[in-house]
Amino acid sequence: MMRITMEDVARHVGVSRALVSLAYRNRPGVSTETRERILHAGRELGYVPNRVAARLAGHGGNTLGVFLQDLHNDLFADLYEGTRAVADEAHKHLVLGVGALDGGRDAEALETLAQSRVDVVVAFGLQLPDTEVRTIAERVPMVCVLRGVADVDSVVSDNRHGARAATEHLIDLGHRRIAFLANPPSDGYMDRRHGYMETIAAAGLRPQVVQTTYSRETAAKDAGALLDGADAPTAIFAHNDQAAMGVLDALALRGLTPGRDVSVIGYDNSSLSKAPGTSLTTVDVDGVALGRSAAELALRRIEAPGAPSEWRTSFPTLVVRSTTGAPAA
Amino acid sequence: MMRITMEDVARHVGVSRALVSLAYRNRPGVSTETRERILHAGRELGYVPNRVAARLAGHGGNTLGVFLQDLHNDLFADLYEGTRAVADEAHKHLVLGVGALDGGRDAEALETLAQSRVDVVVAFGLQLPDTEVRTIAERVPMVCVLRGVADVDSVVSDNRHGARAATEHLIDLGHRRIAFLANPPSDGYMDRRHGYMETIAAAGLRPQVVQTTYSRETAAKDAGALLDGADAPTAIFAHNDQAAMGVLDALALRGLTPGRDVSVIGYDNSSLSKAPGTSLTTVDVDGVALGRSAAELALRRIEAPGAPSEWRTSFPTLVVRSTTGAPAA
DNA sequence: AATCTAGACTAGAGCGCTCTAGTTTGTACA
DNA sequence: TGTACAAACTAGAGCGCTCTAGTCTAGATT
Repeated sequence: MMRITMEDVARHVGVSRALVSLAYRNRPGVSTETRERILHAGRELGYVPNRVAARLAGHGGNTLGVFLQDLHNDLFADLYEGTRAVADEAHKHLVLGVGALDGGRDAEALETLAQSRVDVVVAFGLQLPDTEVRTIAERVPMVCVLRGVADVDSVVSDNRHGARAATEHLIDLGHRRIAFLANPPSDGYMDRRHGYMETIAAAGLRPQVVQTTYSRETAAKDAGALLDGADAPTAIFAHNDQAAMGVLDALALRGLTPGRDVSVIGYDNSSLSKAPGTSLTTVDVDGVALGRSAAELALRRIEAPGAPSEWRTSFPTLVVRSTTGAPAA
Repeated sequence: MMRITMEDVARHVGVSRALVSLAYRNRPGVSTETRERILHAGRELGYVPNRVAARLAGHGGNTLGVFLQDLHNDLFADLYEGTRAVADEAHKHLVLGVGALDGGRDAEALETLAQSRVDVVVAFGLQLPDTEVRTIAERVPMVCVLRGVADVDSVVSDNRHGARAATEHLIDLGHRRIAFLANPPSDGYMDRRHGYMETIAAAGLRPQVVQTTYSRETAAKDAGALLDGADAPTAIFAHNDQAAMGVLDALALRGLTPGRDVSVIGYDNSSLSKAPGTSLTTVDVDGVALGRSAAELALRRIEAPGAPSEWRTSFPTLVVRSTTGAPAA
């Protein structure tokens, strides 16, 4: 079956191919009447514009590539939502690429986006090393989100700020022994730890940092050791919600009530934290806003390809739920 | 800055454009030595193949479109994972389109995929009316997942089977008064209800169906009414996990313990059901397997465009966690 | 009446590839 | 020595569109 092309429509109406193109793209230079006739004929013939051909023939400037690190993570859905809203307003098309949890597909997905000739790539949560990111950014303009990369447009959330807000909240409630359940330092993300450390120091308190992993089980074990130890903390700030869940598990195991016996704060405001019977106090990163911001940078980059790179920082907010309260008397 | 094209690489090496094409696609007909020289020159010149041009020039047959109804729903991530695994093995490219929770973008996203000239569209969780789906399926081959459409390749999960398994589990535990918290009938999904009804009838029990919505709050209210009423059920089977959460809320409000005082089962095995302090017994749909199955149908459709449509049904399994147990004495 | 101009429309040159239908080359066989 | 044949390679015709640089009307301006 022969595909209907623009040529067919043009011939059918008795105009040139170029005019059909203008009509379909709603561009000026076509009389209203002719436009009607063209669109009508198109519908009649069952014409479907070929976007691939359009992309090849056009001069670009209207396609954003979007890289999503992990489809399982709700935060990326929010990020995407924000980016899409802005892209829609600007009438840009989106082309998606998806990574894998372990980061093993990042390079491949990015390569595909580059080969797809998108004008700029918005990358949510890349796990690639900085040097590799920079190499790719030389070929196709990039906006890195969550993970900032020097000399590359970036939109990040101020983790230090979030950690400070969480720690201050606990101090304000009257806690004096506040522990931080930290992420592995190998991942390079130290900001949450720093935020905790400086706030504790500023309050003249003693820091208590225990290193854990991303797994809920490990976090439960590490939190348990803390709780059973001498001088047990009255509040625990976990590096993310997953770890905070582990802390809650540890509390439950000991018959302790979160928010009353021990206060717990997580980080991310993931769907976990909103589950029933949990209602975790946490730090919210506002993915939609980050996504919007990233898209704006991307559009700017299309306008001005040579402009110096820009970093944007957004400030997360504390979401107080029921796992924090004044320390037990 | 001029883009480097295949032509440039060819000229640089002193061969024809066609040979460069073959070399880059790892096709036979190029001597090992020449291939090396071509790839080396390409690297040196900074050549990046243009996928858009390739798609236009090629005869197709290697691109799957994937439509994801909702990025926020974990199930779709699983479905995608399954499809991607199969597509990778078959060396097919994926082009993504994303809908919106309310279904308002389904048509648009599908249209984009059609215009992108994918060979077949794998649609996860379409909300479009059957007639519209069929119209689109005439233009581009489709595989519908979760939602089956007559005369269109479909992969569905047997909701009736799942509901039967859930209900039987409760009966086996000794429950006699088992209520079903049903979804609104307006959405057309009646299979879970049917599964419940027929199992209850087969056991000679009296069905008790209460209609609720998708919201957790409504479900809590409706479950509460059930629990407070005369002849309150000892077990409640909710049409999905979200609603089951509402049931748990209602129990908590009344000081009842799920699994001991009242048994609760959800449906979907969503991340909600695995949250701490919840551990909901539920029905697991195995999204990865569905995704694989859908991709296989898609590949088959590319091979044999004219073949009669095929429906595949997968059977969900019951995941017993801690919200179900023998009825209180 | 001659000139200008804006709007409507067209011709045709690409965009960067893949594919078909060759041509050339080296080697094996009779 | 001539014929056969596979492997290596090439020429050039598209794929379906967008864009540039026009042409051709009418009506407005002098």
